[in-house]
Amino acid sequence: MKTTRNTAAKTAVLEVLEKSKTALSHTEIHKQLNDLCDRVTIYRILDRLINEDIIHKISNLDGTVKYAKCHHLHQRVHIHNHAHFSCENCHEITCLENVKPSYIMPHNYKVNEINFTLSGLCPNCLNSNI
Amino acid sequence: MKTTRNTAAKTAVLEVLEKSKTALSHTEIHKQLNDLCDRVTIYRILDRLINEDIIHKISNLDGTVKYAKCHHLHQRVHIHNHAHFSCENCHEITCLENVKPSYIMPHNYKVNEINFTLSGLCPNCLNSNI
DNA sequence: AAATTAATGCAACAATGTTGCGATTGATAA
DNA sequence: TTATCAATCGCAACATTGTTGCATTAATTT
Repeated sequence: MKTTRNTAAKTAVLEVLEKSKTALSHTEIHKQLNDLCDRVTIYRILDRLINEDIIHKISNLDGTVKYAKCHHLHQRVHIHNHAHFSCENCHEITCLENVKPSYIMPHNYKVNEINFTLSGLCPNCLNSNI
Repeated sequence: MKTTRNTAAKTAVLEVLEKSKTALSHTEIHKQLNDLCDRVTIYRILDRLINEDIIHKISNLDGTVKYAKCHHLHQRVHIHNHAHFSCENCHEITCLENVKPSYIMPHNYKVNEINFTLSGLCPNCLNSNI
């Protein structure tokens, strides 16, 4: 089994995601890192972090892809099956850690993973009534 | 207000989507149309059909984007807020017209649209136990 | 410190989606 | 039916996003 290494770039990517309250796209991470490393490197780091179950990938309704490190309090395992909120105004994506949908499936389907994204207006944008 | 026209290409795209039991990507539609029209035209037709509320766009967990015309029986309005199932084996996306999640939102969010995608194994692939 | 190999940078490529513009064609009125 | 006019189309060019191969660099182990 391949071992994974803690490189400067990986630490930096993780730190950026950790500091951010919202999910970030590859491009946004790249900009924040300010040419610390190559574009390709970031893609590979994100892949690794996903494999290691440290971050997760969110694909938005509009086709954009974002990454987030969820902030679970006192939880050992990183759970992906929570909801995400995508603001139509500011385009920020936030994890709604406590929103979990309940649903009834037809027979003969095996569900492994769920992706539940809600879009509309986030509290910030709702208040500044656009 | 702009009026919309029924062109040969638009009719063909809609027919392809209507016949398909699963959601299709731009590329899949393009192939099925067999160079009836340009790649760009299909993008524009899909945009129009979405605006006209005839089809809808589904973005998958893996980042792929698909389009579907849902088959609502005896329903006047096209409702997008149902679930989609994405098979990890055959990669087909189907609409689960009757699966609607229930959930509780925190205050101060205004939800306009929801996207609920489940992934795992569809009945076909589950039976042929891979 | 040396060895091992994961990770990186670079270049090149592939896939997907967008834009501008002149040509075409569907819908409407004459 | 024909003329009109804007919606739509095709083409070319471009932008963005993501992938791959390979030589080089650097993190970890001994």
